[in-house]
Amino acid sequence: MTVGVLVEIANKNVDKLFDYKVPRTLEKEIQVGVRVQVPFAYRTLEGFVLEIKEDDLESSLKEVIQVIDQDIVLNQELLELGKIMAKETLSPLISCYQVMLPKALKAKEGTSVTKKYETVYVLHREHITSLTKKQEEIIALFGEKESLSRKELKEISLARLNVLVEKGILEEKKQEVYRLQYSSSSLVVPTLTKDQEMVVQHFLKSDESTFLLYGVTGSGKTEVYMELIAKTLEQGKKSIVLVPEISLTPQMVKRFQVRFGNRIAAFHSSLSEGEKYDEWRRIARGEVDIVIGARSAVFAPLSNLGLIVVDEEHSDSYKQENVPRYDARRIALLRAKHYGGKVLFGSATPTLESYARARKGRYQLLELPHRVNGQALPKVELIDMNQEIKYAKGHFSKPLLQEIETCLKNKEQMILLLNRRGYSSVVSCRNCGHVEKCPHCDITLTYHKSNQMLRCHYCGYATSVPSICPECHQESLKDLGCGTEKIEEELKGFFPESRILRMDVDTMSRKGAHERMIESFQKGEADILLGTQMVAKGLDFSNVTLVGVINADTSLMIPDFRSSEVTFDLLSQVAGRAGRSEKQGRVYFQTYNKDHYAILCSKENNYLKFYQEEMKIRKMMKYPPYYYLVSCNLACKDQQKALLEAKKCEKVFQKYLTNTILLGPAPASIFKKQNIYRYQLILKYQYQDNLYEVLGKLVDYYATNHAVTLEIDFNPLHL
DNA sequence: AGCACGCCGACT
DNA sequence: GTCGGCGTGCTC
Repeated sequence: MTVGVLVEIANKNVDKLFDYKVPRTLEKEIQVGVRVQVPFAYRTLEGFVLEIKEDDLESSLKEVIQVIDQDIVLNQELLELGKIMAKETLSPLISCYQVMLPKALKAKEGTSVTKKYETVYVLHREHITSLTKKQEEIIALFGEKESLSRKELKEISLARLNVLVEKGILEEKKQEVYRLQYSSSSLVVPTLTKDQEMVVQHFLKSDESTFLLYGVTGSGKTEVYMELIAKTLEQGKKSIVLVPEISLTPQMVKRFQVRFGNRIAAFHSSLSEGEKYDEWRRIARGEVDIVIGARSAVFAPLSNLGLIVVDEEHSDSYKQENVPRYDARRIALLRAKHYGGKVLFGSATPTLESYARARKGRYQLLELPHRVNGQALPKVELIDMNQEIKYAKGHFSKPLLQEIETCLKNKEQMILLLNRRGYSSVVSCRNCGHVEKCPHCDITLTYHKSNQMLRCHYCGYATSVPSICPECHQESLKDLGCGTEKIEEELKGFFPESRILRMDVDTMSRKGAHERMIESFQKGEADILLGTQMVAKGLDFSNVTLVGVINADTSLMIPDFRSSEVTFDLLSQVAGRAGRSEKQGRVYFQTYNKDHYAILCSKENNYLKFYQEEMKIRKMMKYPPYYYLVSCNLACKDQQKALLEAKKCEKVFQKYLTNTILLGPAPASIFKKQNIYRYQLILKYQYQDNLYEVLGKLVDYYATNHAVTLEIDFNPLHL
């Protein structure tokens, strides 16, 4: 027997099958989709068996050392899916398989995540002869049961149990257990509103396979998801629910547990590797009908998939930023197609790509235009900071301060958003304007007040704040900072008695910090929730009546073609946090661009108008969804070489991609990171049939070049 | 990826 | 004359 093995090294040079002989003794353990250990050059590696050939090829082949798994790790569907992914993203096949699996099952030497075992005692009644009183008591504990775990017998000393084991009355066994226990709670089925019911009926009657649910914030999309999943279950089919990274998972999981009990599995970042492994096995064994999780949960080993829900489908987090640069939304479509299942994308601010497809009829559009509580969407006021800045205190305009005061007086809660996308705490020289940058990454260093340090957000480089300007040698370095810390300080000055919860990357560093903070705010332990992006998304607090955005427009300034969309999404989402129960919500955006359509449309909550305005620009500028984008980065330690290679690629593109618009080469937006320079070429095209062929050849070419790397990103999030 | 092999410069 | 630089190639 001979096997074709894909080894663990994620490099294009070894992105192919290597043949190994299987010793007779291992033949019965070999299956397509198990991991094996094999000799490779001068070392041993792990890899996946992808091919079995019954005939013995040349006997000069090396032999498989051992078979790692008893059960297959990747089934046929996932193996095929990986091949499609590898083709579509031009990534090494092994990287596609690795990303599908929890650490415990990745083919990678030195991963030691193991199953958890528990000691159980099996009772053999037939061996009972004479017993002491104490022994009878122990046997009585078993009742009708055949076995009890050590835990259940923890009152009994080990010595007593051992006596019974020796007599053959009890048998000691190791039994596999799961680390996480789900209680099967009483299952609550909520009643749907008319709107929700209509959407559900539309979905069920439709023959389409892909749907876009456009529902305003607070319209109850989750109830629709749950109802559709229940219907899918009735058909004997399984579901996956994708949610954006971290923040929303625990909340969502709780709601699903209440409805579906222990037939769900959840993947979130705070699970240990052991717990992830256990969840994965529960799914693979068919003990689970519903999987909830972030991006990689789209690979959950469920078969017979009836429905994949992608909640907040506009979220950045569905696109993986490193190799393999896959898009979970695309994977959802592929997997659903394989099983004849359906995909439901949901959002209050759909991506232009999805909404355009819905309008073209490629996706069926479903709408929830009203909030469940019958409340109007909160009224949004724009505060023109060009005018108000004269009267403002710090970063706060007079009207916003007044609203905060009223809100505090009424004992209601508020969310304040610091839109930090675009800029953050920067230390610059008042005299010459000098700004401290990272020597490795060429980006501005961020000032951290807590330890008085300057820090690089990319590589972590840290340095103290220089007392004199290194450029003009004046003593004039000034904190221009507008981080959450600064805002918190200002707020404390204005409202000393208010209780403020600050939520940003710094306060979120510890696991579970985010969840604890949300819980604390929910309980009313604070009046003000102040934070960056993360306070805008999906949170549902009934006592929040005021939402304030300190600087609505900083995200408009980021040099990216999606900056308007990002701004519109963020503002719409954060406005939706107000007035979620009986009390009417109020929202204030402080802005210097009160006439910008992204700001205006979010104020009016007019998605359609925003869509139309933005589409005009995308069309004019030849951006998605009118054109596809590919970003090609050439990275090298040597700046000259990086540029030279980028120019070589440009030549190739000019020659072969005759239907494609070519931009660059230009220094990438992160020009220097960890001492590596990057030049970027951008491809824009509508139809280019030899694209994969040409790019694939380049990838192969650069695979043999150790000094220069070519990084390709299809449909990149940022340019 | 990680290492051997091999071909050119500057050193005891 | 050698030591070591890193460009090139190979791993069943």
